[in-house]
Amino acid sequence: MLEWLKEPELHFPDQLQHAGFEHGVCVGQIQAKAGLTQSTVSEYLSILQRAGFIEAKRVGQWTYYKRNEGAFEALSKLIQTNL
Amino acid sequence: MLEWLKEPELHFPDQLQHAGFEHGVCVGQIQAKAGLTQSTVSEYLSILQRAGFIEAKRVGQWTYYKRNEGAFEALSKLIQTNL
DNA sequence: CAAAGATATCGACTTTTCCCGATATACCAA
DNA sequence: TTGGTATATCGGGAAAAGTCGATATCTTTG
Repeated sequence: MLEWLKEPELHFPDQLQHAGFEHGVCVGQIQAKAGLTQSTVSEYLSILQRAGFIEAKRVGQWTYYKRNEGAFEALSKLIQTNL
Repeated sequence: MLEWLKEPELHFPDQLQHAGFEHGVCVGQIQAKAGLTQSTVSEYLSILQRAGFIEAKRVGQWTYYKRNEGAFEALSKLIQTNL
């Protein structure tokens, strides 16, 4: 999922018609691609959010998730220096 | 454990008398510090080895483990570029 | 070769994680 | 306000990971 969110326009072409990708990708799109249930995907995304790897933005009835690149950079550096 | 192995002389002073740290730290030392059973520590170390994060060197009846810094560097870069 | 010490492997049990269906909540449209 | 759609939360069963004791393997020493 994290890799998908790196290039949303590439992996979620269906969303183009409805909305852009400024806010990220909505749960339903990710769920369809993942082949897991709605509840599983929703929970997974919320875990990633609490961990700081993605950010959520509610727009109407949809929740859009997008990557927080800073977190990946930080993790990469943490491994370099602390681990 | 991975952090301990970064500075063996600091975290395993007991080993100084017996042998140096050229080959790393032996299982018994790590086990004592970890507070887990011998079998658990042995299995854990072998998992880390298979994953490439540490290297094993058998010297007599002892097995010394030391970090493979390249693996950490590689992981760090993998997160930067691929993830 | 036998005994002793260090490490590795095996089988079982416990804890945690994964994933689901059911249900609740939030929002929109009529 | 009512029904429909999107997402979130909850409770439970299945799968995976963690940990242990018992035992096997390897090595040194007598």
